[in-house]
Amino acid sequence: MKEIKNSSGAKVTIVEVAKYAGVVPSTVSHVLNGTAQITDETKAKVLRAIEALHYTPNASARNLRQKRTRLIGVILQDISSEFYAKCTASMLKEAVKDNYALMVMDACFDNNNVRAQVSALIERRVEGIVFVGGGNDEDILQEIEKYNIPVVLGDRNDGKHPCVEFNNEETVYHLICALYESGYRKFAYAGEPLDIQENLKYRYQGFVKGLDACGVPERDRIHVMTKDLHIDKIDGAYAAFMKLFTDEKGRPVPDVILTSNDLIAQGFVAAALSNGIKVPEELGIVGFDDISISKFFQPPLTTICQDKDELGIYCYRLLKKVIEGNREQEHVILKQKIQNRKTTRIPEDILSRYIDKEPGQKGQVG
Amino acid sequence: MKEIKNSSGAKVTIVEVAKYAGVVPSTVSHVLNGTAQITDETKAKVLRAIEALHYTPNASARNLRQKRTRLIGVILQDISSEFYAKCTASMLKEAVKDNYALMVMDACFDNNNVRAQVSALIERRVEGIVFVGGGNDEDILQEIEKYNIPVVLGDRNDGKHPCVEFNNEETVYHLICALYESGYRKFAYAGEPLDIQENLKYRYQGFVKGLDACGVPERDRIHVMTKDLHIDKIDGAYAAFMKLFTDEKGRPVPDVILTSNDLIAQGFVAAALSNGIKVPEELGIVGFDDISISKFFQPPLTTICQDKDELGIYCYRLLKKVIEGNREQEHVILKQKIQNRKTTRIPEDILSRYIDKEPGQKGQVG
DNA sequence: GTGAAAGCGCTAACAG
DNA sequence: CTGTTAGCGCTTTCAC
Repeated sequence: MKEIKNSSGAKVTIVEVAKYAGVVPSTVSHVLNGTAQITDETKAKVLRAIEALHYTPNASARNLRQKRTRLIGVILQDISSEFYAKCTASMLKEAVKDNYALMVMDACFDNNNVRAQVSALIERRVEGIVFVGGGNDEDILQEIEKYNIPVVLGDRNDGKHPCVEFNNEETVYHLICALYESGYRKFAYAGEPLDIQENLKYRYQGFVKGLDACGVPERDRIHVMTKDLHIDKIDGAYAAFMKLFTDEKGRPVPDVILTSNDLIAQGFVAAALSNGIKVPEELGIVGFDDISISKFFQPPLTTICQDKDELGIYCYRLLKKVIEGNREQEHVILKQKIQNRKTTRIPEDILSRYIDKEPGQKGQVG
Repeated sequence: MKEIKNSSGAKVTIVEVAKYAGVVPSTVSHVLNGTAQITDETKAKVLRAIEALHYTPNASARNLRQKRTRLIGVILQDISSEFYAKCTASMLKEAVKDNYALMVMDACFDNNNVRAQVSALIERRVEGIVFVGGGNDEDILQEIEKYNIPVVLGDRNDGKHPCVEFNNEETVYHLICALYESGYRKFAYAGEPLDIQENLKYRYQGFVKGLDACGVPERDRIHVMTKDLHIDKIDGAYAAFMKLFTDEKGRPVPDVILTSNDLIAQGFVAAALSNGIKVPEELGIVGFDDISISKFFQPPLTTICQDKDELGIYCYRLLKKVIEGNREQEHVILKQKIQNRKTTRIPEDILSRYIDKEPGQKGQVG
């Protein structure tokens, strides 16, 4: 850092403040930290000196001495997507209340980045790390164990760390049942490769479990997991749709497609419509996330809503709890909600049979 | 921070590493920093010790000593919106290449937050601060001057700091001309209050300048700047549309509405369509930003495209340059591009007369 | 209530 | 090429 100086060019540390105020450095420290009772008079002198000299404490020095940084690391997969962005926003808002700062890092779905980012965070002595999304990184998480740094997992669950997750499997299971009962018979699942995100596995499990429960034969199950749907989601989906889901006549093969992401769903819808396939009459499409434009999309997108703010808030609070010594394993489950809109035809009464009517309900499992 | 210890419970500093390796601390420091020539043999010993003890250097101690933090502060207005999120993503990606870390703060369009965030950044001795968006904060920027901390402004220009901005006024001016020539006669501008963001002023200036140039009379100019369009943009816009822009019969008053944001535009489009107003036949609507779903919106949204990645990259690079000593005032202008889609009717040949055909061209002004 | 002094972990001179 | 030493700015005993 450029050395911080006051207008007259002298560097200003706690020592100069003390001199200026006619006290000793530790007194300044005490008024700064409220760590001893100081006369109002002395306090005033010190405050005046701080003001006059534009003194700002040096966090590095303080951290070094106190062995605390009030820094929390956040590693997420793609900050440019609304899901992570909103989650980040709410963590930032929450952390500032406790005077914690966040160091946010974007892994871009690449665990090599994560490795480097974790090192950087440890060097800076973060007091804890939140991972939002991701997967396939047992080695990294294990490495962090060695440093005794608290970890919280968001939107995933490895069975080993405190975490905040959504009830993916259950929701998708219910959705499949509702779709089946609404008359859908041929089901497709479309998304990124499952190993990119831990939660994708649970969603897919719900998909399969639902189909099994409804007795859907293997020949009426399609699943597409491809990197094409990972990068450039909406464009990639638009481009890939016809090849993946229509027959030689350009007619849709499945009755309904479940996607792992609203953008993919929207790409599919746009591609279907522009190829003369009617949505939802000829093909149902379901998104995931319920990002803010999905309800204004034409037709409004049927999708699974996850509360991104809540995710962020709970991740932060849980980590804070762990940092502050509550080391018991904790597990927060946030409920998703099916937004039954116009890219599918599911009668409300059928849906309501499967869906818990309370939105945003939380479960706590010790 | 929790003190970092190795598995056997001893804290591990450079001193333990040195002992373990049978060298002296400064040697370890040298191999760590490449600041002296060390025998391969010694180096190997040190590296082995580091590995064995899980040593991670303490950034606070290093920062304190070196008077450098390799930390850059970023203050932006709303990280949950795609514009800022993408910009942040590209800054993060760029900074990591130079081994800088970013401390990102979300001001939520509130300068009181900015004040607190600036203090926090200064305490942590960031080497520079990027402000993306915002305005009305001369006092804050001036305060930062006192601390001698480099500042770069993104998507705005106060005439005093190095900055990266878009050619807002010019683009909007050209757009108005093209709209007029395409037959539009009654113009509306809709957005947040101008003082929330510096760039809004330039856009509005372009709006007025264009109308003046085309000889549009005052009675055919509508402008709505309201906080209603600021919070909950898309929902707020949807809710407010009929009241703001239609007459007692529910018919649109303006021929075309320019908005300050794609979400507002999409809210308007959705509201218009659901009230039986045809877009673009009866009403043209133009967005701003060209967020990723806008081209898949129905009808695809005519909007002004700003390259958010470039904004982030240039902000970071410019700040880096200033940090590294190049203190000359620099000013990067990024060109916007009009995406002529289906919520307006502008013949391509008319548009092309006004628009520089090279997209993403950069201007550098000394 | 206030002051003196030690030391957090590291780096940078400088001497050897 | 390696070792000794001082000190970055702050907090925190511990005396007074």
